[in-house]
Amino acid sequence: MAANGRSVTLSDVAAESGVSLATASRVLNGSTRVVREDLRQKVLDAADRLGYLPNAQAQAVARGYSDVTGLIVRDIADPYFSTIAAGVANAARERGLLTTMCNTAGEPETELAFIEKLRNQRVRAIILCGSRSTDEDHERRLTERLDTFAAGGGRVVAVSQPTLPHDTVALDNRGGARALARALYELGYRRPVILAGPPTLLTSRERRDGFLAGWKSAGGSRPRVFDGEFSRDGGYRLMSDVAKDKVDTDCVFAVSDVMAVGAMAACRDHGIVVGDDLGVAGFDDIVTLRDVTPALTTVRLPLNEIGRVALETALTEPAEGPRRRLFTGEVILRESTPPRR
Amino acid sequence: MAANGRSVTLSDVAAESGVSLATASRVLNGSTRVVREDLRQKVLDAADRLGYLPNAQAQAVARGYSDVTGLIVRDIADPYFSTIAAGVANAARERGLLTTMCNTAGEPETELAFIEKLRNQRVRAIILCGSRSTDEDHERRLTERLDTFAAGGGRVVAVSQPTLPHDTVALDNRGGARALARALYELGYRRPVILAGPPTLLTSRERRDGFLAGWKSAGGSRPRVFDGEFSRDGGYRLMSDVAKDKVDTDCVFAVSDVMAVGAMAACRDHGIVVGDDLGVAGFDDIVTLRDVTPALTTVRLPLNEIGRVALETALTEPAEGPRRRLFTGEVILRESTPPRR
DNA sequence: CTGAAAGCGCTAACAC
DNA sequence: GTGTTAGCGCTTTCAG
Repeated sequence: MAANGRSVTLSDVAAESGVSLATASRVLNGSTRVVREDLRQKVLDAADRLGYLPNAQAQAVARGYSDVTGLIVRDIADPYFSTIAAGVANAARERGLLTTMCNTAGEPETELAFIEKLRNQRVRAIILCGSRSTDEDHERRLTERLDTFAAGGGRVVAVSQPTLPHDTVALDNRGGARALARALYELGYRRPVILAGPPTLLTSRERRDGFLAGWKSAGGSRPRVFDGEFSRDGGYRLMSDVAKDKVDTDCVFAVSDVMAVGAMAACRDHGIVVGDDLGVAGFDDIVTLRDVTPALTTVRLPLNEIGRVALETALTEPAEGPRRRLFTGEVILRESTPPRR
Repeated sequence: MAANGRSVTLSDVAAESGVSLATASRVLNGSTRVVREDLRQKVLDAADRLGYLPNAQAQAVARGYSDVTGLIVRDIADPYFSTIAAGVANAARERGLLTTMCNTAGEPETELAFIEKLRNQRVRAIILCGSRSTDEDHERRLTERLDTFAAGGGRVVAVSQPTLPHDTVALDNRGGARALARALYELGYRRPVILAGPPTLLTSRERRDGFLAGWKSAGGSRPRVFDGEFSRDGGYRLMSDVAKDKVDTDCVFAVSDVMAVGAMAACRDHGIVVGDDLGVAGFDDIVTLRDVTPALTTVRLPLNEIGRVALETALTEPAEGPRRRLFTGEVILRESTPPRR
């Protein structure tokens, strides 16, 4: 059982079972070639006795491809990403792939560095999960690296906006926000305020713009928009500002559930009763946040499924041009936005 | 720029720059040997011109070790695990390591299979994150595989109970629960009920037992224990049972925040006002759950830090015997358990 | 069906 | 300093 440091190699198995390296390789690692039954057994026995375990790295070098796929996310601790990651990881496991997780912490440089690393590893595919930005320079450099990776035979799938020339699992942020706006209008709300993330973040922009468009089409007048951080604390701060400035509003749309929860906390701290005094809505329908009170109105995105589809897309044959798969959101009305009389 | 499929290799760079393979290797991949400046430049230029990127797999084969580490968790979508994972991933990145994420979905067989896969990959270390269980058979097989991995020079760190003969980042579940019990007693609660996970789950058991011990030492009479699933829905169902059975209680300790949130939802559905009618406490202090209302009393565990320390431990020189690092929890009293008059 | 041998891309002695 | 060469562990022609 490999008591010493050096681990058991294929030659060890070949020697032990008295066959050639080639034969041992054929029986142990699914080759199409058929090996006579008795030799086959011998090899299997020897492998078992010695505790042989193939060296995946060496196999990858020899074969020219690996069974690893890379997943790049901004923050795995954020439920949005961790839910998608779960979808990716489970789908990968079912297909016998390993998933390398890269946490960029939102730093563009780190993102680029990770792509490089994954390229080093010769991963089969890279799943890039996270909003595209309006930073043209970064997007260009990103595209460059991804292209090189793809040119080398790697597959790329983006989960976000279809701005990259690669397969994309796109989320209909705009449409979801538009529907939400109309639903709120129908409920009787008339003076909404939008709590958005930084304008450079495409996801936030799309949701904001979708809401504006929906609101307009419903007949409302243009809502005020507050820009801040795309996080719980960002939502808290923006809502505090709204409260302190005594902004005249009857409902708040935070562009993510996480921000919405921050906003609700700010409401509590300012004596505003969510539901009664003010409607609050979010986006994503994060599972862990379904139990906040009052229950949050939101737009549901099938995040787990999205992760799974991203991985599956990465594994299917590359198409002529980039593929686009669109996931639309479903408006979920809950107690945080009761009908307004 | 590697327009064709085959990617640029070190020999290509050597040829292009007119030096030997060895020299190219020396300048491109941090060797201690020094190369004359002009050659150095030539190689660097050629590498850049060709778009050379070292093949990490080949390097790993030649060097005998890789820059990858494996992280095994039960469910990356669970905030408990994703927070630890973030700590691991960030620490790994800072050290130039890649993290392979393995999601077991709670299946023991899958866990074993992943260890095998990570061994295949010759990862430097395996971080096993998740409660040990009382399933002796599984624990034995697990130990066996981990031992083999360690015997081959791999490092193992467990984040959980120190039941494995490897380095362990242990969490003081018992102590935290004990302190929580005493704190609740001090607040005036007298008839607690425990909502626990399956008895086979060590984490749940320790928290339950710790609470029982703390309660006893405080002078209370033995609380009733309800066993169920270690999840949000498990908490919901157990609390529903408690409500339906009209169990005589003034506070509930759910062995995790996630379960506690489920329990709070059940309370709402049964017209029980958390705080006023019933105290509720959890464990973990999950960040995303800090904004539930009423704010949840809990025991804070520095999950992100725990992940970071686990990775760092994996990277330090192996010690003579297994190391133990203990993280204690801090009782955080919030509105879900107001003082009982 | 089997085995010898030539790679895969890279590192590390070892000589010069 | 630099180059030659023998590996690392495995796959896959190519003869037989």
